[in-house]
Amino acid sequence: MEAAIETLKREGFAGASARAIASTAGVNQALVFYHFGTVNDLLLAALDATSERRMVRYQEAVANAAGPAEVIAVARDIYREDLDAGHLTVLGAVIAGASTVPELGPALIERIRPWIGFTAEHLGGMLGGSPLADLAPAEDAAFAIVALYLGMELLTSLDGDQAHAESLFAALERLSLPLAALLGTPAKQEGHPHA
Amino acid sequence: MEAAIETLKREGFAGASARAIASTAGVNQALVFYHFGTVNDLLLAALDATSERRMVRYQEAVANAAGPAEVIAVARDIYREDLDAGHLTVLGAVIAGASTVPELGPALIERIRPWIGFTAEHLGGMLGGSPLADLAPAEDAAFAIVALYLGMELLTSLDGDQAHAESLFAALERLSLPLAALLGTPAKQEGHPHA
DNA sequence: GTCTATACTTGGATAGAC
DNA sequence: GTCTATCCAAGTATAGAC
Repeated sequence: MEAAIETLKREGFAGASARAIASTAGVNQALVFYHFGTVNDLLLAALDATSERRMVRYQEAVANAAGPAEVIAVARDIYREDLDAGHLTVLGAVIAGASTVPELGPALIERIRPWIGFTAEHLGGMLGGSPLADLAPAEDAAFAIVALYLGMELLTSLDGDQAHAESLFAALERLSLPLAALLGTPAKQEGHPHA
Repeated sequence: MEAAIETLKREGFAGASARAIASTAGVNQALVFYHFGTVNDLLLAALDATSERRMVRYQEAVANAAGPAEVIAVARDIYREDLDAGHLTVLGAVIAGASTVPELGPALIERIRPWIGFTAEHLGGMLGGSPLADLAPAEDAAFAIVALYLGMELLTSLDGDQAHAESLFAALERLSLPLAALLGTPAKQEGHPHA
């Protein structure tokens, strides 16, 4: 599984053949099928492994962040970490691969769902009773954020250029202060307590 | 090229082989190589064709929209149109494919750049002298929007489920009113005219 | 320009020895 | 569990007839 991650990062989905992965691992190609049945299953197992590691990391990082400014800083740091660790690369590669191997689709949405859930949960906590909560449900915002992360990773992987992403995070940091003000003040709540 | 678009929409990148495309077109497989040299070049040509059509459509649609609310409505309508026309599908498929065929990467960024430029241009017009313009440059926002579109398309294509995207657009429409207020009122400009 | 035929390559997958 | 050997399918690409 480590070799699969390594190969996905280095060669992308197309390069992640049973032969290539086995060669990275220094073992024989047939072992892939002995242990995992198919290459796709190995790829999904590898994705699960890195996802789990990253989820733990995300949770501890977000737990220590209070308010939009810190959360955005955490998001940026973690995005960088993800790129280094190759987690986003692996995810992007497999999602990209899913467009070429449709069987992967359903397996992948199951693996992305927790990330949307995780994001929605923390957004929900932040938006709390703020006026934004009614306008923009946490689930929608979470979907958008996950889609944004994914789109950024794919665009960034096309050129090697990370300037766009960094510049975007810088802009978000600048936005975090007025945003904090907006969230901090529950603002003219007209007090209509709907369920 | 029509057959290539059709095949990409129906079968994804993996299914878009010279054989499959030729079969869709009702011609012989060898013609792909006679006319386009390689399959990738055909795919890029097809992408160019649909991109050009869509760009014309985007421009005329956005030209008639004034203010955030209308622009968001236009964005939603056009997103739906794109899904129908398959333009986003084709783009998503080829981008996904690029992760498996690295030679496509540079060719693709050249083809995406105009879309970021187009988006930035119109955002620039809208943000104008608003207080947001300093905090969030149009280029960053444009990059984010394009990434978001792409990510949405890829996530949506994993399941067949468009509910997320529709729900997100609905939320954005609700947000467009306060946003319009924010943009309309140049707001407490402390009047520090920096270059 | 379009076809048939075919060479070549790569990768998934299995059988069977060890 | 790991290896060698091998089969088979699918795809790119080219040669050459028409």
